[in-house]
Amino acid sequence: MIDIHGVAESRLRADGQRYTRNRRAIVESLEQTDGPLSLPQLLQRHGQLAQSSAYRNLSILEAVGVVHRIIASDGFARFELAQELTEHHHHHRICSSCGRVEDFTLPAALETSLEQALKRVAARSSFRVASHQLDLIGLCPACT
Amino acid sequence: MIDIHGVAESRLRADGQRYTRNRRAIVESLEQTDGPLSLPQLLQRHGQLAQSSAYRNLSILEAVGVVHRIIASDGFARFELAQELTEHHHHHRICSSCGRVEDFTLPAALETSLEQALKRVAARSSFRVASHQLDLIGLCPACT
DNA sequence: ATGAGTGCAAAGGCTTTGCATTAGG
DNA sequence: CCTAATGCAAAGCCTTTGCACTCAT
Repeated sequence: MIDIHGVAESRLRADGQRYTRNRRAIVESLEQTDGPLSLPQLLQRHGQLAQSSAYRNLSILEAVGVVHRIIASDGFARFELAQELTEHHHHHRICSSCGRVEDFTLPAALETSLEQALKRVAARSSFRVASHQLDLIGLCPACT
Repeated sequence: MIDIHGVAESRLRADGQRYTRNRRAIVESLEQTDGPLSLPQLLQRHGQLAQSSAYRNLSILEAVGVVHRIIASDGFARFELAQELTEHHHHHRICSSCGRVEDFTLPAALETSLEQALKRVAARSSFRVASHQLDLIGLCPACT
């Protein structure tokens, strides 16, 4: 188990920044949810947090590699902890009706062969791969 | 080979709409490019086409299943022909620096096992899958 | 005291919408 | 003719930025 708050704090420090109450609260929210959060969802969990502070802190946390931002198919951003911190590589199931995003994982064997194939595809085109992203688009149980 | 324009026209007709010069021009541009186009890129190819008309036509073409809209990691929309019309299932390689998006395909065997695995994942969670989407994020040769 | 962090409000930038005009059938 | 389509301009909406105030060190 990784000490997420410890990592967050040291990475911010290394960048001349502080691990404030707001930032800790954001990280805690992301830590406690099993899928990425939209900004409204995040604000709901912290009535006193200003929208601009949330965006700003999320950008900073993203810059130091603690938070990962994804753009869902509805065009809005969702935020989650960097997978490197959660030690949990996963993908997203996106509801095209309500926009809800949840995590899921692939069987390890398939994930591995997928990664190898992607590496080959990238090499063939001299594209420098940083990461991959797999989304399932469809209807969640509630919207069916 | 599918008669893309024929399909586009009949689908629009079925919806009480016309296959106008603008719409045909948009479809032709998407047909002639090997990756999805952003709106500016599309307008560049049609100096006389109004931005609002482009968006409106793309939305309509999307609604009748001729065009597919993707939101890249830069948050901006890209448009491509529906894969059902091109008979060419593919994925996207996205440059995180310049935003360029290109197509690539997976080895058929891997694509198949991926699809089956996704079907299983979906079934387990009673999520109704419509499609999947796999992106490679990284740096294109020009931005390296 | 000094610079980072915060919150409010305003600005940005892509996308959508209102409305009068044009054109396809 | 009649309705869809077009283009211009204005509005929307998420996100970013400016600025003064607050807080931690």
